[in-house]
Amino acid sequence: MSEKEHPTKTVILAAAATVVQRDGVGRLTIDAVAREAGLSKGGVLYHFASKDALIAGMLARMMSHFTDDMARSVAADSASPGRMTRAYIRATDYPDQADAALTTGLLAAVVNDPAQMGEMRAIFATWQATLEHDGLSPALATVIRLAADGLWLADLFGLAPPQGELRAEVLQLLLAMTQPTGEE
Amino acid sequence: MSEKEHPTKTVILAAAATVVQRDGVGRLTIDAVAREAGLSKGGVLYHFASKDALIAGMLARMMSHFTDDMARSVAADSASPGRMTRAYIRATDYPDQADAALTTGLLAAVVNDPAQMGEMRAIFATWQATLEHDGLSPALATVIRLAADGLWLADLFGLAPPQGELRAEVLQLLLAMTQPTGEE
DNA sequence: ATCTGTGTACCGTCTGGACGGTATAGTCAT
DNA sequence: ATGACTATACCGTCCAGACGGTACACAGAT
Repeated sequence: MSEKEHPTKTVILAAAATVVQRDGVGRLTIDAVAREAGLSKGGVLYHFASKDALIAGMLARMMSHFTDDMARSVAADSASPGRMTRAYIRATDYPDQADAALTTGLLAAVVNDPAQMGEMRAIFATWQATLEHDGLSPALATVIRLAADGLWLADLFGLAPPQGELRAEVLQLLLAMTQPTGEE
Repeated sequence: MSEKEHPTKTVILAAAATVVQRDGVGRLTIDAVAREAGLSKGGVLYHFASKDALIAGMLARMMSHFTDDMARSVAADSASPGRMTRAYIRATDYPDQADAALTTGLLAAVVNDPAQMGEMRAIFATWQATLEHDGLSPALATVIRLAADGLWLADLFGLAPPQGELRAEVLQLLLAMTQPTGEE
């Protein structure tokens, strides 16, 4: 999946994420990304022919990170029912802002290139379908999925994200909910 | 709370929500809002001195709608433990796009005026604190809150939002989780 | 009744700046 | 001599906000 990308492209993508995180999506301009990456505007456009292409790159990067995380978590979890659901919980958990920057691609797409949302929606639909057939009841799996998404949202926007002790308890509870014997 | 606002202001705010919903946040311009509201640009600026003021208005409107919903739900629920949590679940549930338009204020703020996010964060922190003292364990209350937020997010962006039967089951499960005897 | 003034609610135009994108000439390492 | 850029200049478009003006309702004075 992670086919050794051109190193400069990686730098540019990281710079774009930083700009969004620090200055807001509204300030995501090619100029700003170029400054942040230490390149000229022409340099950025050399690697990404347009702003939309840049956003597509951000989205692709975000997706591959997420699926890598999923794959790693799935591999480390042998119990069959709820395996995918647990992996989903772990993959969406980005307590530190640095990693959260990766998810800024979604925001950028929503604002600058809504057309790319179609792809995103399709991917979410796939995950949803996967979790519905993970050995748990579809409703329970969906509740867990939505809670994981909610945590991710809270982190991204800083909307009262649970931290420290409470966060640990929340994650633990979510994981416990994937066990057939629902005990706390 | 709802101090009879100037009717034209209401029209403008509704128009702004429509524009965001239909064309995307990136297309939220004073011109577009003016056209949608059947006014001139100057007319819009007469009522909202700046774009930021417009967004503040959208945010205020969204907040008052939400708190009204909360209050109504709380009043109709006599059982004391989990009362707030249940009200929160019901208040965030906007299956139809029309009402979802109200929440576009948040998006607009994120993109155009991140400074206004501070207020938003404070409000979320208050809700979070309220739910933590609703008679449920803080972790459980938080999980439910996050799931409700996640559902709202899924609706807003169209990210595999559960619908029909599954949605009803999800909502029922969330409400059931607020009952002391955790049975399904 | 009429004149004069005042406040409200707009309309239409304009300006200045930001931004995406293009073009071009040149640099430097391999 | 090709790839990976830098630097500068420029074009067209979009947009926020400022501004001058218009229409109308109402008030008080005469």
